[in-house]
Amino acid sequence: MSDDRAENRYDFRAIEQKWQQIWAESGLFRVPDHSDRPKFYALVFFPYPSGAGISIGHCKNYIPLDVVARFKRMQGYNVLHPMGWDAFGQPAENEAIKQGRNPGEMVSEYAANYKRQLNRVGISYDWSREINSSHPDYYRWTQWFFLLLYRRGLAYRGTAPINWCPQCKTGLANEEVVAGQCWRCGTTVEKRPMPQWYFKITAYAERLLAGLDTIQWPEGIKMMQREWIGRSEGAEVDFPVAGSNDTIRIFTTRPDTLWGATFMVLAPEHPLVERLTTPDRRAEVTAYIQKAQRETEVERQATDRVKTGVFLGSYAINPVNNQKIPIYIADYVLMGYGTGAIMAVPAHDQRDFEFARKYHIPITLVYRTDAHQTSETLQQAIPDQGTMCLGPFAGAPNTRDTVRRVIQWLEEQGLGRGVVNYRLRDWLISRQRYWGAPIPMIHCAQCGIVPVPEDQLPVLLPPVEKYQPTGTGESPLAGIPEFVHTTCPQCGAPARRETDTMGGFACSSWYFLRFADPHNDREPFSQRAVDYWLPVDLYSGGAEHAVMHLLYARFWTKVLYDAGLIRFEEPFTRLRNQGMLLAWTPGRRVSAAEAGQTGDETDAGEPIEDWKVLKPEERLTIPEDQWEYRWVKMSKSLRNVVTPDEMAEQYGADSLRLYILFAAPFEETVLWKDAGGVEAANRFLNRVWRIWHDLRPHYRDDWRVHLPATRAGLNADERRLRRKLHQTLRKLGEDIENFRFNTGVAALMEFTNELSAFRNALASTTPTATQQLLISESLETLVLMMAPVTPHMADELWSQLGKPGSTLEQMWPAYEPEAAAEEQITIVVQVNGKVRDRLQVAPDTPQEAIERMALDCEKVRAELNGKQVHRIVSVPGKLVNVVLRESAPGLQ
RNA sequence: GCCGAAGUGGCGGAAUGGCAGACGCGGUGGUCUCAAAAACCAUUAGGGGCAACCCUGUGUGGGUUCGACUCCCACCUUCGGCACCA
Repeated sequence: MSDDRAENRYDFRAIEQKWQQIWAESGLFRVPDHSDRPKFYALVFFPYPSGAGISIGHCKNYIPLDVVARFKRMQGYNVLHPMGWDAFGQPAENEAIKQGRNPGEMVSEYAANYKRQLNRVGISYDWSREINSSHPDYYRWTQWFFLLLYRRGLAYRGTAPINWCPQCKTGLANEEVVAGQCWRCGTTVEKRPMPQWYFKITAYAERLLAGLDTIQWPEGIKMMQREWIGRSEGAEVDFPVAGSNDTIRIFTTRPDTLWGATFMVLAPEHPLVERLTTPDRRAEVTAYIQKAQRETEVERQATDRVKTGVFLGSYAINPVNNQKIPIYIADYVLMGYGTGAIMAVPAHDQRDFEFARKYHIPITLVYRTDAHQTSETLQQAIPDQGTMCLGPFAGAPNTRDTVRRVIQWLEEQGLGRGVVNYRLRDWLISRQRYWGAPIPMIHCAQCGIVPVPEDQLPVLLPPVEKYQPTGTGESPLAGIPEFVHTTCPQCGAPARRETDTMGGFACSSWYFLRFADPHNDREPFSQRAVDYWLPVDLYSGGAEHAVMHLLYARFWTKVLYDAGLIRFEEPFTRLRNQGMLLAWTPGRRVSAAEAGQTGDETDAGEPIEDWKVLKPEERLTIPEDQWEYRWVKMSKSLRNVVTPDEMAEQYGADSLRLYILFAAPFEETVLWKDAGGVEAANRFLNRVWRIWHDLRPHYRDDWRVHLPATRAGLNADERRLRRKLHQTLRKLGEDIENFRFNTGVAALMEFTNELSAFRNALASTTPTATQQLLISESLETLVLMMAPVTPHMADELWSQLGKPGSTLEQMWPAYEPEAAAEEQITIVVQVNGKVRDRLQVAPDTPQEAIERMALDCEKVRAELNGKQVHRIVSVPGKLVNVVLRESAPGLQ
């Protein structure tokens, strides 16, 4: 039936180019600020635009969200689907330094390339709302928010020792230290004291925890945030130091074991260490502190190493029994958690137990699991069993309730108080870097720290020749006199500007608000715009941002809520994480020694354990049978990137979109070996194209008027086609809604198969009037169903039906439940749980009739022989299970 | 070590207590063609049988149930996250 006329060829290149141009020229994706339609805000994590451009890995997130955005728009929502650039930060700066270029210029160029690529796959972003976090008209407001936090007492300067990366020559947040190493460059992190700006996120710990119960996020992400916040209930108790006025405050989750505290341990960095060290112990203590400082985080955090520590020479008094107990320092106690000091209860804490055994410190049992148990026979600590055997609570069980009673008792006695402690630490916002938003603060000799007045914002990043880190730990901005020298806004005296810039997470903590009102130059956003668009209804990105970005953004949102700027407390109502895309990558085994070397920076990829990606020259010199392939993430440095451009060129953007959706569930990791899947998608689209054009001559524009009258007269095949059509319409809609794109696409394929069979059955006969109406309904509905998924082809076919405009402006068709209903259902007949037969019945067949038919069918009768029916289990609409039992002996 | 997710044909995957393998890839056979490609049709978990059919089968071993890929217990493997948190 097909012919070779030009219009019958699926020329995806011409079609995609044509429609992308029409969409751009007509402003199809521009979203009105206000509308009578309900709003829907669909957002993807805004990317840092790198020179490598986007790979099909990025598409794994952007394409599905575009499908949802388009679908929602067809459902009648006013959809905000924006995109922008997370342009500040160390990667951009490092790249700029390497290339000797201006980072701003570079980022703009890279962003333009991203934009081109995203347009090439037909993503429906409203580019009129594009934002760039490194533009002054954006970071002006980032600075404005800094001042807001400062005014509310949530930005402060701290001087605690910070993580120092000697490679990046910059401080790192605790969150940015991965396994003791810089998360960017992998260099081992050192400690160095430096005055820093912090945001007091810990003040919001409880609300950040509580808010998690109100949002639709993956449970795994919520759990990670809960763990990160790390709430634990316990008590603070003061231990007086023997023969001194000093007291040591400790935090414990187990105040009920106070009676078993036989020593104390301070972190080596604890401020009291100096004073509590007796002269005879000083040499050893100093040596230990130095050793602990030299140790990397990695070494200190190894859980399985032998506990070490040093006695300070001083004693503390256990407040519950006035026992004199020795004070130690040990590196397993961390200054950053609790109070940096612990009471040690060897009988009930395994770490304390190991320490006590090693240094021959007495062990006192507070709980006993049997009456004869002694501390001498103890093999390991008893954390959560037994009955208390001393003190005023003797006889109490080892439970949370006992802990609570003891806390109450401590408060009554004035010995301690119940407290809630969090693992969460304040957010280090300072960066000693050039490429970030300058912190809008001024240091005045007279007035101290003074905020830059709002009307003087933005504090502009000065153009600069050299933005290499100074190496002294100060920002490159410190080397620019024109920037540093200013006058105090309060007293007018000469003053110095703060030279630290803000870390990138500041920019990304509010960008979702700016999209609502991106060009506002009087305020960060208008109340009206944010009230209409926010919160984000659907947010999607990689799970690697599970904690940091998503926690910081939630924190800012709560602060803005408290400041009365917005009316919601959680920024992202629904969150989804897309799976990774891994590429099958050739490499070679390397020796442990070679893998351990850092190597030169231009090396093809970081070593992954004992394996390295092949460099281009190695691909020529090493024979292929010695290549060892592995699945690794697509990245430019690994030389395994496949770009959407090349896929679009070869198979079409619609084919790529279809493939990404169909390959695997959204959350799953996809393994990329070759373009076979995209090719298959292209084949499917060709098939649709062909079938559709074969039937196109029978299309009647007036089918909606005439179809209802013919419904009663349809034959079985005709009803079958309609049924499949409306079932597909239903399933595809549900699947897009629930992020089950792969089965949604499968449904489209099933319908296509059905339509193909219908076409084949027509053979060369002319369809009846009724059949023409059915064909018309199918052709038009199919185009609309494909619109969110393969928008270029859908718009082309739409125009070939003689209709104006874009499918995006059409309503998503409602399915007819009666048409989608099954006429016959299959009832499975089981005997003892094994399938023996199937019955075709009308859906409304009474249950008794079905059971009678089941018992009556030949297969069941054959099994019945010599047995009796014990029971019949019926599941309406699904199955009948006949449970047989051997006849009782003697009856046979 | 702890927490989480997952394990199904040759491959990607479908089915969340009720027909295991939808849909697609790959394979096989056929139609069309001088031939090939494309397309179309049929077939495709494994084993047995001429056949109708029968048996086995969702990482391994147990359990619950009329019935288990699905729920429970133990273990194995893979991936992700966290790691002395007092």
